[in-house]
Amino acid sequence: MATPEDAADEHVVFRQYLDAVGLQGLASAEAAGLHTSEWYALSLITLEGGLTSGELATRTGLTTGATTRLIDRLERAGYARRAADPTDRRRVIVEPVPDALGRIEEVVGPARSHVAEVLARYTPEQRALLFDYFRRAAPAHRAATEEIRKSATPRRGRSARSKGDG
Amino acid sequence: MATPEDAADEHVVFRQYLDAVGLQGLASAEAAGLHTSEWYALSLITLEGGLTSGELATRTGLTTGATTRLIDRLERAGYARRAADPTDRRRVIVEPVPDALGRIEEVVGPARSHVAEVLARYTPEQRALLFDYFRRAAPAHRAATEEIRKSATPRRGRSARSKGDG
DNA sequence: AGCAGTATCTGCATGTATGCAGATAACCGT
DNA sequence: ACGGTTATCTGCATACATGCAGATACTGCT
Repeated sequence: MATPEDAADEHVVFRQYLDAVGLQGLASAEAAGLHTSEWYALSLITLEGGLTSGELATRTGLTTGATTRLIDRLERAGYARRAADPTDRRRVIVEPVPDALGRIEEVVGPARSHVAEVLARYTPEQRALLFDYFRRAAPAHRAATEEIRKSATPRRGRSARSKGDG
Repeated sequence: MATPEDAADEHVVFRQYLDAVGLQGLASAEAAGLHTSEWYALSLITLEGGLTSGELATRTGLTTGATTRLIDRLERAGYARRAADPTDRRRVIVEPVPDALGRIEEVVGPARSHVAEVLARYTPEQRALLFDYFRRAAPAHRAATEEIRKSATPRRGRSARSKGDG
Protein backbone atom coordinates (compact mmCIF):
# COMPACT_ATOMS: atom_id res chain seq x y z
CA MET A 1 0.00 0.00 0.00
CA ALA A 2 2.89 2.37 -0.38
CA THR A 3 4.74 1.64 -3.59
CA PRO A 4 5.57 4.53 -5.89
CA GLU A 5 3.03 3.28 -8.35
CA ASP A 6 0.35 3.44 -5.77
CA ALA A 7 1.25 7.00 -5.04
CA ALA A 8 0.59 7.95 -8.63
CA ASP A 9 -2.56 5.96 -8.49
CA GLU A 10 -3.67 7.73 -5.36
CA HIS A 11 -3.06 10.96 -7.13
CA VAL A 12 -5.48 10.08 -9.86
CA VAL A 13 -8.01 8.59 -7.52
CA PHE A 14 -8.02 11.65 -5.38
CA ARG A 15 -8.28 14.01 -8.31
CA GLN A 16 -11.20 12.15 -9.75
CA TYR A 17 -12.86 12.07 -6.39
CA LEU A 18 -12.46 15.80 -5.86
CA ASP A 19 -13.68 16.35 -9.35
CA ALA A 20 -16.75 14.26 -8.82
CA VAL A 21 -17.63 15.99 -5.59
CA GLY A 22 -17.04 19.39 -7.07
CA LEU A 23 -19.14 18.68 -10.09
CA GLN A 24 -21.90 17.42 -7.93
CA GLY A 25 -21.78 20.70 -6.09
CA LEU A 26 -22.12 22.53 -9.38
CA ALA A 27 -25.11 20.46 -10.31
CA SER A 28 -26.64 21.12 -6.92
CA ALA A 29 -26.18 24.84 -7.30
CA GLU A 30 -27.81 24.77 -10.69
CA ALA A 31 -30.64 22.62 -9.43
CA ALA A 32 -31.16 25.11 -6.66
CA GLY A 33 -31.44 27.79 -9.31
CA LEU A 34 -28.33 29.57 -8.21
CA HIS A 35 -25.26 30.75 -10.00
CA THR A 36 -21.89 30.04 -8.53
CA SER A 37 -21.39 33.39 -6.89
CA GLU A 38 -24.79 33.05 -5.28
CA TRP A 39 -24.11 29.51 -4.24
CA TYR A 40 -20.84 30.55 -2.76
CA ALA A 41 -22.38 33.46 -0.91
CA LEU A 42 -25.19 31.33 0.41
CA SER A 43 -22.69 28.84 1.63
CA LEU A 44 -20.82 31.55 3.45
CA ILE A 45 -23.83 32.95 5.22
CA THR A 46 -25.19 29.59 6.24
CA LEU A 47 -21.79 28.63 7.54
CA GLU A 48 -21.42 31.84 9.52
CA GLY A 49 -25.07 32.14 10.34
CA GLY A 50 -25.12 35.65 8.94
CA LEU A 51 -22.83 38.25 7.50
CA THR A 52 -23.05 41.93 6.85
CA SER A 53 -23.26 43.06 3.27
CA GLY A 54 -19.76 44.43 3.47
CA GLU A 55 -18.35 41.25 4.95
CA LEU A 56 -19.99 39.32 2.20
CA ALA A 57 -18.49 41.65 -0.38
CA THR A 58 -15.05 41.08 1.04
CA ARG A 59 -15.41 37.35 1.24
CA THR A 60 -16.82 36.97 -2.24
CA GLY A 61 -14.41 39.45 -3.74
CA LEU A 62 -17.23 41.44 -5.28
CA THR A 63 -17.74 45.17 -5.03
CA THR A 64 -20.31 46.38 -2.54
CA GLY A 65 -22.58 47.33 -5.39
CA ALA A 66 -22.48 43.93 -6.95
CA THR A 67 -22.99 42.42 -3.53
CA THR A 68 -26.16 44.40 -3.05
CA ARG A 69 -27.53 42.89 -6.23
CA LEU A 70 -26.34 39.48 -5.20
CA ILE A 71 -28.26 39.77 -1.96
CA ASP A 72 -31.27 40.93 -3.95
CA ARG A 73 -31.14 37.77 -6.01
CA LEU A 74 -30.65 35.57 -2.99
CA GLU A 75 -33.61 37.22 -1.35
CA ARG A 76 -35.76 36.96 -4.43
CA ALA A 77 -34.89 33.30 -4.75
CA GLY A 78 -36.00 32.83 -1.17
CA TYR A 79 -32.75 31.64 0.30
CA ALA A 80 -31.70 34.63 2.34
CA ARG A 81 -33.10 37.75 3.89
CA ARG A 82 -31.90 41.08 5.11
CA ALA A 83 -32.00 41.78 8.80
CA ALA A 84 -31.13 44.92 10.67
CA ASP A 85 -28.04 45.06 12.77
CA PRO A 86 -29.23 46.25 16.17
CA THR A 87 -25.93 47.87 16.93
CA ASP A 88 -25.47 49.76 13.70
CA ARG A 89 -28.41 50.77 11.61
CA ARG A 90 -26.33 51.35 8.53
CA ARG A 91 -25.48 47.71 8.41
CA VAL A 92 -27.46 44.98 6.79
CA ILE A 93 -27.09 41.48 8.04
CA VAL A 94 -27.70 38.84 5.44
CA GLU A 95 -28.88 35.62 6.94
CA PRO A 96 -30.22 32.39 5.56
CA VAL A 97 -33.96 31.96 5.59
CA PRO A 98 -34.91 29.35 8.21
CA ASP A 99 -35.47 26.54 5.76
CA ALA A 100 -32.75 27.47 3.32
CA LEU A 101 -30.71 24.56 4.55
CA GLY A 102 -33.66 22.28 4.15
CA ARG A 103 -34.19 23.34 0.57
CA ILE A 104 -30.56 22.79 -0.16
CA GLU A 105 -30.63 19.40 1.50
CA GLU A 106 -33.49 18.53 -0.76
CA VAL A 107 -31.46 19.35 -3.81
CA VAL A 108 -28.47 17.48 -2.50
CA GLY A 109 -30.62 14.58 -1.44
CA PRO A 110 -29.75 12.25 -4.31
CA ALA A 111 -26.10 12.70 -3.56
CA ARG A 112 -26.62 11.87 0.04
CA SER A 113 -28.37 8.63 -0.70
CA HIS A 114 -25.81 7.51 -3.24
CA VAL A 115 -23.02 8.18 -0.83
CA ALA A 116 -24.94 6.62 2.01
CA GLU A 117 -24.98 3.44 0.01
CA VAL A 118 -21.24 3.52 -0.24
CA LEU A 119 -20.85 4.29 3.43
CA ALA A 120 -23.13 1.44 4.36
CA ARG A 121 -20.55 -1.00 3.11
CA TYR A 122 -18.14 -0.12 5.87
CA THR A 123 -18.05 -1.25 9.46
CA PRO A 124 -19.00 1.20 12.18
CA GLU A 125 -15.34 1.62 13.08
CA GLN A 126 -14.46 2.34 9.50
CA ARG A 127 -17.30 4.78 9.19
CA ALA A 128 -16.07 6.51 12.30
CA LEU A 129 -12.71 6.89 10.68
CA LEU A 130 -14.25 8.30 7.54
CA PHE A 131 -16.25 10.83 9.46
CA ASP A 132 -13.19 11.74 11.41
CA TYR A 133 -11.59 12.47 8.09
CA PHE A 134 -14.54 14.53 6.91
CA ARG A 135 -14.33 16.55 10.05
CA ARG A 136 -10.66 17.25 9.64
CA ALA A 137 -10.67 17.67 5.89
CA ALA A 138 -13.40 20.30 5.74
CA PRO A 139 -11.28 23.00 7.36
CA ALA A 140 -8.37 21.97 5.18
CA HIS A 141 -10.45 22.46 2.08
CA ARG A 142 -11.69 25.77 3.35
CA ALA A 143 -8.15 26.90 3.95
CA ALA A 144 -7.23 25.74 0.48
CA THR A 145 -10.15 27.68 -0.94
CA GLU A 146 -8.93 30.84 0.70
CA GLU A 147 -5.50 30.27 -0.68
CA ILE A 148 -6.74 29.54 -4.16
CA ARG A 149 -8.93 32.57 -4.18
CA LYS A 150 -6.10 34.76 -3.11
CA SER A 151 -3.89 33.52 -5.88
CA ALA A 152 -6.68 33.58 -8.43
CA THR A 153 -5.73 35.06 -11.73
CA PRO A 154 -8.27 37.69 -12.56
CA ARG A 155 -10.14 36.41 -15.51
CA ARG A 156 -11.48 38.00 -18.59
CA GLY A 157 -14.58 39.82 -17.59
CA ARG A 158 -13.29 40.11 -14.09
CA SER A 159 -11.62 43.09 -12.57
CA ALA A 160 -8.19 44.37 -13.55
CA ARG A 161 -8.76 45.20 -17.17
CA SER A 162 -6.58 47.81 -18.73
CA LYS A 163 -9.55 49.74 -19.99
CA GLY A 164 -12.73 50.68 -18.25
CA ASP A 165 -14.12 47.18 -18.25
CA GLY A 166 -17.43 48.59 -17.17
CA MET B 1 -20.25 6.17 17.52
CA ALA B 2 -23.82 5.35 16.68
CA THR B 3 -26.17 7.22 18.95
CA PRO B 4 -29.02 9.20 17.41
CA GLU B 5 -27.23 12.42 18.28
CA ASP B 6 -24.20 11.34 16.40
CA ALA B 7 -26.32 10.66 13.37
CA ALA B 8 -27.44 14.25 13.31
CA ASP B 9 -23.90 15.28 13.91
CA GLU B 10 -22.70 13.15 11.04
CA HIS B 11 -25.27 14.83 8.88
CA VAL B 12 -23.84 18.23 9.60
CA VAL B 13 -20.27 17.10 9.33
CA PHE B 14 -20.89 15.57 5.98
CA ARG B 15 -22.76 18.54 4.66
CA GLN B 16 -20.02 20.90 5.70
CA TYR B 17 -17.44 18.64 4.20
CA LEU B 18 -19.22 18.44 0.87
CA ASP B 19 -19.70 22.15 0.99
CA ALA B 20 -16.04 22.78 1.61
CA VAL B 21 -14.97 20.50 -1.20
CA GLY B 22 -17.48 21.97 -3.57
CA LEU B 23 -16.49 25.51 -2.78
CA GLN B 24 -12.89 24.64 -3.28
CA GLY B 25 -13.81 23.35 -6.70
CA LEU B 26 -15.49 26.63 -7.49
CA ALA B 27 -12.43 28.54 -6.41
CA SER B 28 -10.27 26.29 -8.53
CA ALA B 29 -12.41 26.88 -11.57
CA GLU B 30 -12.25 30.58 -11.08
CA ALA B 31 -8.52 30.44 -10.52
CA ALA B 32 -8.23 28.51 -13.75
CA GLY B 33 -10.10 31.34 -15.43
CA LEU B 34 -13.08 29.22 -16.24
CA HIS B 35 -16.77 29.58 -15.69
CA THR B 36 -18.72 26.70 -14.29
CA SER B 37 -20.03 25.44 -17.59
CA GLU B 38 -16.53 25.49 -18.98
CA TRP B 39 -15.15 23.80 -15.90
CA TYR B 40 -17.78 21.16 -16.15
CA ALA B 41 -17.16 20.60 -19.82
CA LEU B 42 -13.44 20.39 -19.31
CA SER B 43 -14.00 17.86 -16.62
CA LEU B 44 -16.09 15.79 -18.95
CA ILE B 45 -13.61 15.76 -21.76
CA THR B 46 -10.65 15.01 -19.53
CA LEU B 47 -12.57 12.22 -17.93
CA GLU B 48 -13.59 10.73 -21.26
CA GLY B 49 -10.41 11.67 -23.02
CA GLY B 50 -12.40 13.37 -25.75
CA LEU B 51 -15.95 13.99 -26.84
CA THR B 52 -17.61 15.17 -29.99
CA SER B 53 -19.18 18.57 -29.96
CA GLY B 54 -22.62 17.02 -30.05
CA GLU B 55 -21.88 14.67 -27.21
CA LEU B 56 -20.62 17.57 -25.21
CA ALA B 57 -23.79 19.48 -25.97
CA THR B 58 -25.89 16.62 -24.72
CA ARG B 59 -23.88 16.09 -21.59
CA THR B 60 -23.79 19.75 -20.66
CA GLY B 61 -27.39 20.34 -21.58
CA LEU B 62 -26.47 23.22 -23.85
CA THR B 63 -27.59 23.73 -27.42
CA THR B 64 -25.12 22.84 -30.13
CA GLY B 65 -24.65 26.50 -30.88
CA ALA B 66 -23.80 27.38 -27.33
CA THR B 67 -21.52 24.39 -27.21
CA THR B 68 -19.59 25.63 -30.21
CA ARG B 69 -18.92 28.85 -28.36
CA LEU B 70 -18.04 26.96 -25.23
CA ILE B 71 -15.45 24.99 -27.14
CA ASP B 72 -14.17 28.23 -28.60
CA ARG B 73 -13.60 29.58 -25.12
CA LEU B 74 -11.98 26.41 -23.91
CA GLU B 75 -9.69 26.49 -26.89
CA ARG B 76 -8.89 30.13 -26.47
CA ALA B 77 -8.08 29.54 -22.82
CA GLY B 78 -5.72 26.82 -23.88
CA TYR B 79 -7.37 23.89 -22.16
CA ALA B 80 -8.83 22.02 -25.08
CA ARG B 81 -8.48 21.69 -28.79
CA ARG B 82 -10.52 20.54 -31.74
CA ALA B 83 -9.47 17.41 -33.51
CA ALA B 84 -10.89 15.82 -36.60
CA ASP B 85 -12.81 12.61 -36.32
CA PRO B 86 -11.15 10.30 -38.85
CA THR B 87 -14.33 8.35 -39.41
CA ASP B 88 -16.69 11.27 -39.93
CA ARG B 89 -15.44 14.57 -41.18
CA ARG B 90 -18.49 16.45 -40.02
CA ARG B 91 -17.62 15.67 -36.46
CA VAL B 92 -15.33 17.61 -34.19
CA ILE B 93 -13.66 15.86 -31.34
CA VAL B 94 -12.91 18.06 -28.40
CA GLU B 95 -10.00 16.83 -26.40
CA PRO B 96 -7.93 18.21 -23.58
CA VAL B 97 -4.65 19.79 -24.48
CA PRO B 98 -1.80 17.54 -23.30
CA ASP B 99 -0.94 19.57 -20.24
CA ALA B 100 -4.45 20.66 -19.38
CA LEU B 101 -4.43 18.32 -16.45
CA GLY B 102 -1.11 19.69 -15.35
CA ARG B 103 -2.40 23.23 -15.40
CA ILE B 104 -5.41 22.21 -13.41
CA GLU B 105 -3.27 20.36 -10.92
CA GLU B 106 -1.32 23.51 -10.47
CA VAL B 107 -4.42 25.43 -9.61
CA VAL B 108 -5.59 22.74 -7.26
CA GLY B 109 -2.14 22.41 -5.74
CA PRO B 110 -2.84 24.30 -2.53
CA ALA B 111 -5.80 22.08 -1.86
CA ARG B 112 -3.73 19.00 -2.35
CA SER B 113 -1.11 20.08 0.14
CA HIS B 114 -3.63 21.06 2.77
CA VAL B 115 -5.39 17.76 2.46
CA ALA B 116 -2.10 15.91 2.33
CA GLU B 117 -1.37 17.33 5.74
CA VAL B 118 -4.57 15.90 7.05
CA LEU B 119 -3.93 12.56 5.44
CA ALA B 120 -0.47 12.42 6.92
CA ARG B 121 -1.98 12.10 10.34
CA TYR B 122 -3.36 8.69 9.59
CA THR B 123 -1.67 5.32 9.58
CA PRO B 124 -1.02 3.61 6.25
CA GLU B 125 -3.90 1.24 6.90
CA GLN B 126 -6.21 4.12 7.61
CA ARG B 127 -5.06 5.95 4.53
CA ALA B 128 -5.75 2.85 2.52
CA LEU B 129 -9.27 2.83 3.82
CA LEU B 130 -9.73 6.47 2.97
CA PHE B 131 -8.53 5.95 -0.57
CA ASP B 132 -10.76 2.98 -0.86
CA TYR B 133 -13.57 5.29 0.02
CA PHE B 134 -12.47 7.91 -2.50
CA ARG B 135 -12.42 5.26 -5.14
CA ARG B 136 -15.92 4.09 -4.35
CA ALA B 137 -17.41 7.46 -3.62
CA ALA B 138 -16.37 9.12 -6.88
CA PRO B 139 -18.75 7.08 -9.03
CA ALA B 140 -21.46 7.59 -6.45
CA HIS B 141 -21.05 11.32 -6.71
CA ARG B 142 -21.04 11.14 -10.45
CA ALA B 143 -24.27 9.19 -10.39
CA ALA B 144 -25.72 11.71 -8.02
CA THR B 145 -24.68 14.50 -10.34
CA GLU B 146 -26.51 12.87 -13.22
CA GLU B 147 -29.57 12.52 -11.10
CA ILE B 148 -29.45 16.07 -9.87
CA ARG B 149 -28.97 17.44 -13.34
CA LYS B 150 -31.89 15.49 -14.62
CA SER B 151 -34.17 16.82 -11.92
CA ALA B 152 -32.79 20.32 -12.22
CA THR B 153 -35.41 23.00 -12.29
CA PRO B 154 -34.74 25.20 -15.27
CA ARG B 155 -33.72 28.49 -13.87
CA ARG B 156 -34.41 32.01 -14.84
CA GLY B 157 -32.36 32.70 -17.91
CA ARG B 158 -32.30 29.08 -18.77
CA SER B 159 -34.37 27.30 -21.35
CA ALA B 160 -38.09 26.66 -21.11
CA ARG B 161 -39.33 30.20 -21.08
CA SER B 162 -42.80 30.89 -22.33
CA LYS B 163 -41.59 33.55 -24.71
CA GLY B 164 -38.67 33.54 -27.07
CA ASP B 165 -36.09 33.83 -24.34
CA GLY B 166 -33.55 34.74 -26.93
C1' DA C 1 -25.11 10.96 -58.86
C1' DG C 2 -28.69 12.70 -56.06
C1' DC C 3 -31.10 13.28 -51.78
C1' DA C 4 -32.32 13.05 -47.05
C1' DG C 5 -30.35 13.21 -42.67
C1' DT C 6 -26.80 14.77 -39.46
C1' DA C 7 -22.94 17.63 -37.20
C1' DT C 8 -21.11 21.84 -36.53
C1' DC C 9 -20.80 26.78 -37.12
C1' DT C 10 -22.48 31.72 -37.55
C1' DG C 11 -25.69 35.88 -37.09
C1' DC C 12 -28.67 38.01 -34.24
C1' DA C 13 -31.12 39.06 -30.02
C1' DT C 14 -31.61 38.84 -25.12
C1' DG C 15 -30.98 38.45 -20.09
C1' DT C 16 -27.92 39.18 -16.66
C1' DA C 17 -23.95 39.76 -13.64
C1' DT C 18 -20.71 43.05 -12.68
C1' DG C 19 -17.91 47.33 -12.11
C1' DC C 20 -17.73 52.20 -11.13
C1' DA C 21 -19.26 56.40 -9.33
C1' DG C 22 -22.30 59.02 -6.90
C1' DA C 23 -26.34 59.20 -3.49
C1' DT C 24 -28.18 58.37 0.95
C1' DA C 25 -28.26 57.22 5.67
C1' DA C 26 -26.19 56.35 10.00
C1' DC C 27 -22.33 56.36 13.22
C1' DC C 28 -18.72 58.56 16.10
C1' DG C 29 -15.61 61.87 18.00
C1' DT C 30 -15.20 66.59 19.21
C1' DA D 1 -24.74 69.93 16.96
C1' DC D 2 -21.28 69.29 13.26
C1' DG D 3 -18.14 67.11 10.15
C1' DG D 4 -15.73 63.25 8.70
C1' DT D 5 -16.17 58.46 8.01
C1' DT D 6 -18.44 54.26 6.95
C1' DA D 7 -22.18 51.00 5.04
C1' DT D 8 -25.32 50.16 1.74
C1' DC D 9 -27.96 51.22 -2.34
C1' DT D 10 -28.94 53.02 -7.19
C1' DG D 11 -27.98 54.58 -12.12
C1' DC D 12 -25.48 53.69 -15.92
C1' DA D 13 -22.49 51.17 -19.01
C1' DT D 14 -20.37 46.96 -20.46
C1' DA D 15 -19.11 42.18 -21.32
C1' DC D 16 -20.73 37.85 -22.00
C1' DA D 17 -23.05 33.37 -22.13
C1' DT D 18 -26.84 31.49 -24.24
C1' DG D 19 -30.88 30.38 -27.23
C1' DC D 20 -32.80 30.11 -31.78
C1' DA D 21 -32.74 29.79 -36.61
C1' DG D 22 -30.50 29.40 -40.75
C1' DA D 23 -26.08 28.22 -43.27
C1' DT D 24 -22.61 24.97 -44.48
C1' DA D 25 -20.26 20.67 -44.92
C1' DC D 26 -20.33 15.89 -44.77
C1' DT D 27 -22.35 10.97 -44.71
C1' DG D 28 -24.98 7.07 -46.21
C1' DC D 29 -28.53 5.12 -48.90
C1' DT D 30 -30.73 4.28 -53.19
